[in-house]
Amino acid sequence: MTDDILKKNKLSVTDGRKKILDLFLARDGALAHADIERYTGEMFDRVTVYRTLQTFVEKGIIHLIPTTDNSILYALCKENCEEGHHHDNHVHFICDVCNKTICLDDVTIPKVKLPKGFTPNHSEMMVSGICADCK
Amino acid sequence: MTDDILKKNKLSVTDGRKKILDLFLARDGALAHADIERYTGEMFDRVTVYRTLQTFVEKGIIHLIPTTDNSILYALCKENCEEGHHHDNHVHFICDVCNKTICLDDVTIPKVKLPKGFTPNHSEMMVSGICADCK
DNA sequence: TAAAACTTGCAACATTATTGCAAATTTAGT
DNA sequence: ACTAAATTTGCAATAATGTTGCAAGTTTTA
Ligand SMILES: [Mn+2]
Ligand SMILES: [Mn+2]
Ligand SMILES: [Zn+2]
Ligand SMILES: [Zn+2]
Repeated sequence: MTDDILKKNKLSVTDGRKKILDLFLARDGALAHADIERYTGEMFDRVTVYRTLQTFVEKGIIHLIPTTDNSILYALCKENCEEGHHHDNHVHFICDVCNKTICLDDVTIPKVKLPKGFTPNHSEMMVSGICADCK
Repeated sequence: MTDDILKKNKLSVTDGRKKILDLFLARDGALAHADIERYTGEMFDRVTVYRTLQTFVEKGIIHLIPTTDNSILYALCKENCEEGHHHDNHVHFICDVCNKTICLDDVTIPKVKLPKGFTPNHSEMMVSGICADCK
């Protein structure tokens, strides 16, 4: 499974990449760099984790999720993102109770009417509140 | 002007707070911590800038703007935000050309229909593209 | 199987942010 | 205006987070 994804993206199949990709496949929510370090323990160097995440983002395997608290989160791309070009335009939900961040893949970010002169290119939207598990 | 704002918020009127508040009043766009350090030069300690920004956010004088690149931006609250409770629910625009971030105070963040079980509390929305000045 | 290509870990460094505490400043009370 | 109390500031130390070059190790290609 993980091997296929890596091969499909023309990446060498290494222990680090397999393990980190596994983590994403096993989770429904998003992961922070710190989460990955926690789960992989002493298995890999910090730098390897940084570089692996960066590679995955570039390849369109995972996408970045902006947060209100200046931390970076990553989640699997379920849409067909490609090298250097992401298509994720769904809303992200942050639960105030369990603190999980979830991709709402079926909730598309609505278009807004901008003031005269502004041309939109890309949008991000985050909604916080109480998730289905915590309600 | 700045003195009034500070007094209204029950804050001591100090050089640092006046200077930093001035910066925000003179700008239409948002400011990063680094911008403030640049403009104030050697005038104040880094720590003072951090604490001042934090205080302003708590008092509802400025609000945080989330970004896609893991940097923190701040902008003046134009709506009537209060201590510990912000009301800013406008869209933020990031220009891909001049790199300025602007509060679109008149563009309200639209409501989205969430999946069953999700209760919304707060929303954030960022749109990037080309701003009116750069078009 | 060997060479080429790529990935990893290490060490060093850079940047950004937080905390405790004493000195300085501002505010409040007389 | 003067003083005491309250608040804010700067400094130093520490922590957290992220980046880079390079040699050694691993994976891929042929
Ligand atoms: Mn997502
Ligand atoms: Mn704003
Ligand atoms: Zn939850
Ligand atoms: Zn612009």
